[in-house]
Amino acid sequence: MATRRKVGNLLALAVLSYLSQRPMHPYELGRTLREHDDARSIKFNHGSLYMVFEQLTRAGFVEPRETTREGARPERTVYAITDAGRAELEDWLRELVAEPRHEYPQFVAALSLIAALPPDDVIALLRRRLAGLAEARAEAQGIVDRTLEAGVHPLFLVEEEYRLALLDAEVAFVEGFVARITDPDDGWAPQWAAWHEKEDR
Amino acid sequence: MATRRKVGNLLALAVLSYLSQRPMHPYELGRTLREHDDARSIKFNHGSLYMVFEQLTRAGFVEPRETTREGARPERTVYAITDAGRAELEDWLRELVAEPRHEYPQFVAALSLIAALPPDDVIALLRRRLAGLAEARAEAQGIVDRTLEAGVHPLFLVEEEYRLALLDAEVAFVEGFVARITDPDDGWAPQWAAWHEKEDR
DNA sequence: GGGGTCATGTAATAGGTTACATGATTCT
DNA sequence: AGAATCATGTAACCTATTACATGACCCC
Repeated sequence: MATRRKVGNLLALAVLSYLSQRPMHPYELGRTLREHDDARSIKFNHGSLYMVFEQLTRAGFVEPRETTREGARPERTVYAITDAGRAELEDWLRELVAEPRHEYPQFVAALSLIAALPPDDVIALLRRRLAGLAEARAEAQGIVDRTLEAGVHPLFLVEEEYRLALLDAEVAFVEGFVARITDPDDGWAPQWAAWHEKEDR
Repeated sequence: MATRRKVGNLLALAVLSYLSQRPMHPYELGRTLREHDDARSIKFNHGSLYMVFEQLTRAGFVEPRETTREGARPERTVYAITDAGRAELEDWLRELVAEPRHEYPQFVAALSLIAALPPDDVIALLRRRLAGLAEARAEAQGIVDRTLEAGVHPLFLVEEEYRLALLDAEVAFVEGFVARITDPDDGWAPQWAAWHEKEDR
């Protein structure tokens, strides 16, 4: 899985992508990344950045160009992408678009073990979740709106639109789940609660 | 983030959950986990399992009970959950259910950089993705159907139902995305392609 | 002019994955 | 009887995250 690609961290993908436009030094790249809100899509962490540059260098996908120094600031090493790096970027991106990967969201893990909690508690927790989802949705929507107003083409917002689509699907699912627990005719709550009383003894 | 909980790996959550039913030794727990298809919901990896037991022991959430040996097989150490472990299990599960977490799916990363590929290619790649999503959906549906037929209560399949809901949402999103690119009136393809010709020079 | 925060990077530590090891059982 | 697979665990290696360091600039 991580063995196929010489560098597996998705942050490296962003680095290759930015370097394909112009050479940069790591700190600058990190700043640009955050300014573009890309840190919402790709986990970014200052320390990891330097690691990724090192790995990419070892793999031959980028190479250090010049090392400058302004005044007494630490040295900045500027890196440029190589031909191999461009090839890797393209190949990797294509794969990520074309092939869905099995992933492990935290909520899936929680759901797989949720029977361990009593049903009444679960209902309350799910309602809290719905509130949190509404917040996340509003935040994403706000980013979309503001960015569009600034005149950016919607193509550069598809990832945020995708997130919105998933959030909406999750809201619908959670609402349906609550309904199946609480249905007055054949809801799951009674049987579920019964299991618990047995276990807790 | 991983600093709040003394043990952050979700595999530890599954371990606590299983041990709350009866003491087990790591290998047995791993086997049980895989038999229950829980490895679809929580990343499982033989090597990590022993690490997690060690971490849980250090944190005081589990404790070694007995070390037995059958014939000349390696020793097996049986672990039991502690009271602190039960508390952690419950608190953690509640948190995971109630609070949505910002995550970083690979496809989001790809979408955020997708403008780097030419639009015609993207359309073809997205169609390939749709095929892959259909496969994943069929697999999940198959698991649901077979498990229900075996008489298991649907509560123990919610995580798979959730996955199905997300897969459906993703399919709808990707179809919509393809449509927005290819729309004969005001599709994005022409402008997108134009950027590319400029860049590739 | 002292206290934050920016700019830039290195080092220490912890976490996770892969590879290795080895006797037992089962299959052919 | 040799090959494959199961059972069980340890060790080596990479990756990633946190903490540390240090001069410059800006604010009040």
